[in-house]
Amino acid sequence: MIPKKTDRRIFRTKRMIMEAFILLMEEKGFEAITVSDLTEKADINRGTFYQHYKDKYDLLEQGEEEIFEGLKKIVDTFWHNENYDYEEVMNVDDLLPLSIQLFEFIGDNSKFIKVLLGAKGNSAFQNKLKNVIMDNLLLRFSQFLKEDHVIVPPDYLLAYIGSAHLGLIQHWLECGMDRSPEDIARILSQTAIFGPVKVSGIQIFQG
Amino acid sequence: MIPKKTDRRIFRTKRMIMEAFILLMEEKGFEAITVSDLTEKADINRGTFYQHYKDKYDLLEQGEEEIFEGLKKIVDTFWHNENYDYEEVMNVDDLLPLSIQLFEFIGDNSKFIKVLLGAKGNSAFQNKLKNVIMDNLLLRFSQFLKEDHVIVPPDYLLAYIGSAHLGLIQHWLECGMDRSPEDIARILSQTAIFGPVKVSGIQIFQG
DNA sequence: TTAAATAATATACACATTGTTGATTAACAC
DNA sequence: GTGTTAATCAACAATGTGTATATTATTTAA
Repeated sequence: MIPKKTDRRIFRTKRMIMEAFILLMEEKGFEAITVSDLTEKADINRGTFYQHYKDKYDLLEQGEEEIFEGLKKIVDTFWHNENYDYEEVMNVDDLLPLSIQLFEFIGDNSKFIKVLLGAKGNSAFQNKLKNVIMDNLLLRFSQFLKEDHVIVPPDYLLAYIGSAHLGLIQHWLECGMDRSPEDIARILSQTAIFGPVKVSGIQIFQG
Repeated sequence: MIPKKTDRRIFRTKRMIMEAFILLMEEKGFEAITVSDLTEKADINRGTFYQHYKDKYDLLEQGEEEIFEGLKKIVDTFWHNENYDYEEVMNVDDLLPLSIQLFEFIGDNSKFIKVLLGAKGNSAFQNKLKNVIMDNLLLRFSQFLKEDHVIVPPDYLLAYIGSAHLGLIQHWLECGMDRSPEDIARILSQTAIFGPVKVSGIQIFQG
């Protein structure tokens, strides 16, 4: 996907711009960042920025693209290697390896993803990520929906789960990744299966 | 909270600015909006804008404040009028009236909230709203947590539920509020109690 | 109805940032 | 080593910002 950039100067420049971008995102958030801010902090000429990016939005998009391509690659590889014959039922634990791989990738790119998902982040990125999650859930689970057992509308359920997953990732990054990818994956599957109330240990009358 | 603004001109100006703001949020998102855009679309002099707002961020904050004050008022009033003696257990359905009232308020202010929660929205607002939800959940449910029954870390569970609620509101607004506040409240409580998997009707092996 | 108060306007200002250009210098790949 | 090209520097018009002042129009309250 990334054409061979033989020239080291380009790597160096782009890396320095990205580092400045992450620092400035933490400081003031995307909106407040100016190209002058970026080139000043990256210690490069302002004109150089425009040789690589159309504007700051282009910079953001190129960074996002790398993340989504990385996620897609993991998902595709996983399902390509899976030969399960899912019919009427499936075992949720079979998906744990995929979840773990995805959280490892997120951890590897945590600096960039964290600022985009943070309070001063970019809601377009959050939306895209949520949509990616929802698309994958829909693709893998829609076949198991038994219409006569559905209690809540599927689109609302999808929005519920997708947002919950996104929120968990946000919290994990916000906490400095204080748990292992395995723990996070387990939390998600347990909550999905047993439900928020039960996993909380709360005793509640069900009306 | 809002001091008496006797002069009709101020009301008129502020209303026109807010209408322009909502339109421009849909068009280009908060970041791309300029004060010149706002005053042009609102058909007022640019200098007039600065008599009411420090800058576009101030405009956003004043709008947000009204929303959060409205939500807080509903919550406070509800608990002030409640005399339940919650001890070891509680009935989730008792909270439905509160949820319904909150969704009605959100519906009444849907134009403004929708653009802030949308794809071109403001992630700071989304974060604030999520935190309000989480604070209220924590305040009302932490007493029912039985430590030895907790399966997932409370902070992660809170992030999970808070994000899920936010996501459901986003989806509801995105769908043009195609369901009643009662429906939305019921979806939330059902999913919390039975869990995403069970309410979906999906048949799954629990590993 | 009128007079005082004040909101809104028109206009101008210095300043910052943008995106582009052309000429020059420096680093790179082969 | 040499040709290629990335990075620098300086200058440019264009756009938006935030402020100030004088003037006009609207509103409130007497």
